[in-house]
Amino acid sequence: MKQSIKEILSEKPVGQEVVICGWVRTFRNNQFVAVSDGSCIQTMQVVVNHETMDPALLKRITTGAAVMATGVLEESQGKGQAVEVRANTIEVVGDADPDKYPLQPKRHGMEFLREIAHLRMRTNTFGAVMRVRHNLAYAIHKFFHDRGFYYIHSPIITGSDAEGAGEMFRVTTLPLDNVPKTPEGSVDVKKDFFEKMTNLTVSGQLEAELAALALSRVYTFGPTFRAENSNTTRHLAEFWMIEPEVAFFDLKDNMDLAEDMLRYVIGYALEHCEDDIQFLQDRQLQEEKSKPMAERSPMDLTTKLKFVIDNAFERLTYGEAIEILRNSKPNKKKKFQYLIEGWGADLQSEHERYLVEQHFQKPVILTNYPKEIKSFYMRVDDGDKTVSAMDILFPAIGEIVGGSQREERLDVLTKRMEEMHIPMEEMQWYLDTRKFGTCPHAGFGLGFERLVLFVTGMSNIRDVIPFPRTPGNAEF
RNA sequence: GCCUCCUUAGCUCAGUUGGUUAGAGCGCCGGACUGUUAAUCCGUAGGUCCCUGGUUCGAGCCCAGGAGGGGGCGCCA
Repeated sequence: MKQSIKEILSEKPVGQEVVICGWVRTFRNNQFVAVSDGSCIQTMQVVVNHETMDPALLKRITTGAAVMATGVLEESQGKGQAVEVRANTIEVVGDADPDKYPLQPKRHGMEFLREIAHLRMRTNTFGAVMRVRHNLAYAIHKFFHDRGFYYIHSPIITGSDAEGAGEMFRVTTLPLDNVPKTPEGSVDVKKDFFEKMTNLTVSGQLEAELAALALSRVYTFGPTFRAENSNTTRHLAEFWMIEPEVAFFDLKDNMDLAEDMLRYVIGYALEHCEDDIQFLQDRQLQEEKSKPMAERSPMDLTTKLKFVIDNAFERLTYGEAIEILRNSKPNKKKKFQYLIEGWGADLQSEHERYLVEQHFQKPVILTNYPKEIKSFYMRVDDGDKTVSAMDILFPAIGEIVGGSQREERLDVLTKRMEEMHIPMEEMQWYLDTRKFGTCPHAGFGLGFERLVLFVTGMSNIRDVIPFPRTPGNAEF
């Protein structure tokens, strides 16, 4: 296998011939070709002899062109790099017309790059984001694998429309211009591919619960789809979610697991993506120069990530949070758009941000929410007012994890489903787990892109996934 | 779904109270230089001022509608 630039830079086989394959970033002084192959943030400087090389060939070495260069690795005479390749041969494998190639050796706006998402991974920023994203995904698998969890592949197409997590995308092969109807006039789903109504999954949780009640410790990690018309920097219509589910876990076990996992994967990224994170930190600093002081990040990226690893998350109940908010300055001075009057109020982003960014200044885990504002599958606490739910709130991002201990008691669960109008006939398979060998269990969902957003310091979730899907946009 | 802001050269952005031929930096192209680091220096080219309509002697600028994009809120991960 040919060596990547990352491999060559780590081994530094000075004096040996190497082959560099990649794309031209800059061509300076008719001598120095900075080549990137995306294996790392660094480029390899390929030095060509402009006096002996064919001028027509040199003309074709332009930003974006694919090149293959062979030559001896030498210690660099210049200051910007330790080693460089003195080219014996350089071949332009694929030209990039400089008049038309949209990426220039200069700073571009994120909005512009989003329009050319098919090329934006060739930039330093998106290369770094993609490498960090990969390392976070790998760290998540490693974290669970090392702790005896099994990776469950929950279905993407689901026959259930009661996952309870939001609007769903319909999956059908029926002709839209001539939909078969029943005698009553509704869509005849019996004629559809699966002979029933199907959707893209909004969550693998229910299937993960089935698996947990067989394999004890499981997790899913796959794409999920929400047809919500959400227009924010934190929402995607297609995103990846990690959903661990563990038998015989209670709420505290669940919180411990989530906190350990977040610490582990952030630590993994810090250890394995040092250069990329450093680059992203500088990028963020640059970006924030144009913002007023109050809107800038209080810590630089590395400091922020280390802070999360070194400090325990603040854990408190919903009721305690309400008390803090009720007595807070913005509440008393009526600065909140939604004032907190007392128990039962749904927390808005402004309240979550106050708790995380002002009051505690660290990640916060909120637990035991009123059952009225939470899902049917969450375990009802003693007193019948709250459920064993937990949300982990991160600065700037808000809710990064949502989880709960699940309701394992059949009678309580069916009562809740009735109250919340969940169609029970379709959910018999789910209720079977409560009929046969039910046990306490718990789990949570982690929005992968929100994690990547946090670790990379990017400001829009559309810039941490290669090809974002949002309302009105499914390009590429 | 609601609120708000933006759209001027390939990119990033100026553009005065509505007034002559619409500007800058970078990029591109041409040249010089040849151990550069987003190289530097000199020069050239490059515009449907998002679209449609209106007001006006006159619109990049004002008004209305539309399109595309950003941000905030809601929903949530």
